[in-house]
Amino acid sequence: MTYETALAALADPTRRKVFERLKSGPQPVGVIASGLPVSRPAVSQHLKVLKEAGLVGDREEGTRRIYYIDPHALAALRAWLDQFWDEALDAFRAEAERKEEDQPNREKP
Amino acid sequence: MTYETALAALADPTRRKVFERLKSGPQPVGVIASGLPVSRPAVSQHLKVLKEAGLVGDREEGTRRIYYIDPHALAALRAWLDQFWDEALDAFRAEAERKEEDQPNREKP
DNA sequence: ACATTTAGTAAGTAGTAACTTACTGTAAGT
DNA sequence: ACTTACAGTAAGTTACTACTTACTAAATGT
Repeated sequence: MTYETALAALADPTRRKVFERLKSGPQPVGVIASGLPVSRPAVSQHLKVLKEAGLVGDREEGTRRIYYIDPHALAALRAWLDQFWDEALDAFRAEAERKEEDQPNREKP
Repeated sequence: MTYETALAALADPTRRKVFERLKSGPQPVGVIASGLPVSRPAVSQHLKVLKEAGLVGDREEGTRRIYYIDPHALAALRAWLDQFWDEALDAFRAEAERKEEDQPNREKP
């Protein structure tokens, strides 16, 4: 049930930028915010959403708060997508066969 | 560049339901709408978004319009996620090694 | 020809969400 | 003790988006 919130969290462009910044490793909020075109509180709010979605984790380090990518929700999202992919391909194959049965030789009737 | 719009399209719950209904095979708009708690025009609007995102395709069949899943955007989304996954895991490993260097024996100093 | 079915479009509304500034809190430095 | 640095929270605003009903268009059936 976690892939839904993960999808919603990653849908926003600037929140996705926040998330992608953590690919290079754990970072404090201020560093993440610098370089982004939004204010630091906005980044804090985005990080809160990402954390609730299970996409990031955080640890305190003095007055700083270090955020890092949490693979948990990312794995759930991948699992959902892979399953979807497989089922969709099955539907394609079934549909192709059905059409073949309906019109075996559609070029020269 | 297509995974962004795909993400945004799949973020909405009812739009995701519309999309998931097509897993069982191509369907006309009316059939998709029946069983969903929203009006048929709403489903049409969702299908428009899904189509612009490259997630579905459609063909005319008399007065009906048949929609089906288009694997194009789905593949792009999977590729992005997989790449992200790999890079994130690399970051985890690098971080784990860094911490090991900083504090080799943190239990018994 | 006309009615019916099917579906996209238009217009308007309500709820949400992303952002801002102002503030509060807490740990570290002097 | 006091200031400074860092970050989360509160409150308010704006913009967007998902939805509705009403209309339009086109293909099929009688």
